[in-house]
Amino acid sequence: MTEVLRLLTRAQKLLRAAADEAMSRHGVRVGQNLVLEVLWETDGLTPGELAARLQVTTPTVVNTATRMEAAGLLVRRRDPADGRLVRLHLTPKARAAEQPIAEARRLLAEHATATLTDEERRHLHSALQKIIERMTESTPPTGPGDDAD
Amino acid sequence: MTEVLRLLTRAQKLLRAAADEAMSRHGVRVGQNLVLEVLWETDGLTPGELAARLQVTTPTVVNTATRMEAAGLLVRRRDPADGRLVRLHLTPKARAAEQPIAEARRLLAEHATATLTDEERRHLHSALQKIIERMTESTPPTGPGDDAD
DNA sequence: TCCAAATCGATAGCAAGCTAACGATAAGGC
DNA sequence: GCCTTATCGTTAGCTTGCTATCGATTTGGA
Repeated sequence: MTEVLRLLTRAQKLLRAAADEAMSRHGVRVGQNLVLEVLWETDGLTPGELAARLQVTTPTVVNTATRMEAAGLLVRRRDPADGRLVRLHLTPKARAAEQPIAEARRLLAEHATATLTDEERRHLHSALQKIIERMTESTPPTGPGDDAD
Repeated sequence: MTEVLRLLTRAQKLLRAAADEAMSRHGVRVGQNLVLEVLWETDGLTPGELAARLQVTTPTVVNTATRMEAAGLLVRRRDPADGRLVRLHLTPKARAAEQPIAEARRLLAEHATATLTDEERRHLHSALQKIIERMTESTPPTGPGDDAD
């Protein structure tokens, strides 16, 4: 029963490592790739907006943005209308990386699921969605022995 | 096509967060739980052996072991026969946590997959195994545009 | 109008993963 | 029998997550 959790962890770890290696070949780390994906579509978002879309906390985005700024992938601009806001804008360098990185991601996904039939892919997709729905919509059980030491 | 990867990442993240919360209630963090699982079965392993079983690097185990030592969950003992080796031994405190933590893990797995039928669970299991096999036994594609900046 | 409350990004510090480099100990070859 | 080499664990430093807290700015109420 708990075996499925282990497999899920292992698969995700292998995929993340492969993605990081592939992205690194284009000068982008795996976490930064997620930020890029959103900003390619909608440039000039704030860290908070980005965090909400990525389902990650704001500090995570702030730190990633700092590294990406150092790498020349984006710039921070203060919002002229609201001084609390910071807007993240991609540089030409980041835009140039869009096609190759998107392609790398597509190739990885294809490779990882190459031994699955279309039906197996659909089954996997729906099973994962059910788990996600379950975990987001109901609180996991507490269990009887709550001894926090 | 790349959607499956996103779902897999999201599901794993939700499960890991839920596991961390559940384990923390018993004074153990999610990473430490993995070390415990192995040592409950086979006490006195070296960091290297443990890393191999967990499919993690040795420094990861060393750092986790240091935190667990500080938390009073294990002790380091130099191997008398080979001075290079360090053996990790669980404390009574760690042994006392075995039942409740194993139960918490079982409950979490049950909860997460509660909305799946047995057949869906089998499908999920085999699909994940196929992906893992694929990722471990063949090198992912490089892609045409290898511009490392 | 001015001050309290809310909002937002940044910082500090932790967990858990990684690679690279270092130091100590064992083992083997000459 | 010594000295090179291999094998360990550890440390340093990175990425990517998290929570908690701080500082600055805006907003709203009195």
